[in-house]
Amino acid sequence: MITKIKGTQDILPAESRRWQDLEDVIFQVSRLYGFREIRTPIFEASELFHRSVGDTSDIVKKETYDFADRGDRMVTLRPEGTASVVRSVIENKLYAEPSLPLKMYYVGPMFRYERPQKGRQRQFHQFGAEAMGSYSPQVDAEMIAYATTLLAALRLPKVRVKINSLGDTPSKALYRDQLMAYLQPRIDGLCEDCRARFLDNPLRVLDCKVDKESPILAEAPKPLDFLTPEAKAHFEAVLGHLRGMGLEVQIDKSLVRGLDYYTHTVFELEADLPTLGAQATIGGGGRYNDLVETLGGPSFPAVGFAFGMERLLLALESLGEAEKPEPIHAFLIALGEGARTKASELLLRLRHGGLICDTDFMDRPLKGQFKQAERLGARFCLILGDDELAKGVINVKDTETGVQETVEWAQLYPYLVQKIREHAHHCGGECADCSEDC
RNA sequence: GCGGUUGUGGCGAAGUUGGUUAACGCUCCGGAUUGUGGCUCCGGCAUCCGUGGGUUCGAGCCCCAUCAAUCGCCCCA
Repeated sequence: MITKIKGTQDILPAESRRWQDLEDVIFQVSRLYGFREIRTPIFEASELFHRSVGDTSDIVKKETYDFADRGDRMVTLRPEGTASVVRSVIENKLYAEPSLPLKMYYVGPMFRYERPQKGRQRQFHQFGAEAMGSYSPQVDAEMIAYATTLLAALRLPKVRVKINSLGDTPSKALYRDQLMAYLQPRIDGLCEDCRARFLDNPLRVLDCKVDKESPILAEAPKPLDFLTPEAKAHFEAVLGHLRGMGLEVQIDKSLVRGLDYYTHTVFELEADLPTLGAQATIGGGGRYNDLVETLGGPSFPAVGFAFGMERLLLALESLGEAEKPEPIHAFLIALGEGARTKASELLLRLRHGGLICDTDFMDRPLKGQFKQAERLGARFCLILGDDELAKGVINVKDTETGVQETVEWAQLYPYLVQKIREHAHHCGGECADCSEDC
């Protein structure tokens, strides 16, 4: 048996509806905020990710899927979405568009070579958004609002927003020096990983989980303390806008995040829900004012975020919402070859009229066909046998009332529509299939 | 990259100190009811216990290896 690659997942028909519902919410909320979709390739020149995400980040150091294609070009399956979007903006000169800021979102698969576990796959899916072209702190706040609106639309409770500022480039450089000076004499007190991190990316020492409780880290200087006046003003303005919108956020002075390109605002969204396993982080983002330039574009500031869709779905499971069945309108039970031929014709007409219907293709006996109709949640069973065929009629059984009536072929469609309308009216818009029928 | 757990029919799950016909439940299929479902009853569905090797007169049960799944660490979505 050929099996799927480790860390990949089949999204079977039984669960694809949940994905579609999630995508629908994403599309709706994105429209509210004025974001339009961008679709970029799922693989890019390896260099793109090395230069954007950063060579010292774990993502590039040990998690990318890269390989040489037949022309010996090094390509990489995208581990995140921002780099591709930035590349596309530069390549297509979108930074010169008249209507700035550019507001774009994307949905699609990402790839990271890691050991799979709950809420973490090698091929996983992200929904992300980028607002590019504005330095305004209002945009930072708006992105957080966008993210929280999405979670609210999904009815996801208990979400925490953590926020911090790394400052602009001068702030980051100053802080980095101060932090290294502080850590240098104390480095032996930290864990093995931190000692390695100290050398190639000292900022990451800050959010080490192992040394979380260590006084060395607790007392270490924090990025916030080294912000330039401009950076500090920016951060304060972001917080001001958030307060203005009534959004609650927690300032986390140790929040650093894994990608090298962040400047100023960084944030993370967490949900403590049992179905999430060890992955409390469902999304995160921040401002990256220098990335476009780093990748060869003009000076073009931006803010973005990304959510893990598997994690959103996992979080939603904690809500325990019952799976909504997807009933069909009619199931046609045909007995005999002649009836089957006629059935195809009738079904075609019903479907063209907008009714969802199906029939048996497994040569089941009558009883088996009724069972199949029940499995599919058919509202009506249409029985067509030799007798009906001869008379030009069909028996229509209402599966809810058990009442059966004989209807002429020509009247079948109007008859069913009439019945379905009555039902919809009767329930007053409360029942599950009403929304589709009304 | 490191650590824990698990691996028996489509699914869930028994399987005693190794003893020879691998429980049971669900689903599915057929029949009772040759044209009317959901209940009931009857019957059917594992050349075989992830794979390879070993111990033994004999292994699903013991040993080794290997693969896979799963959870966690690191890190992240």
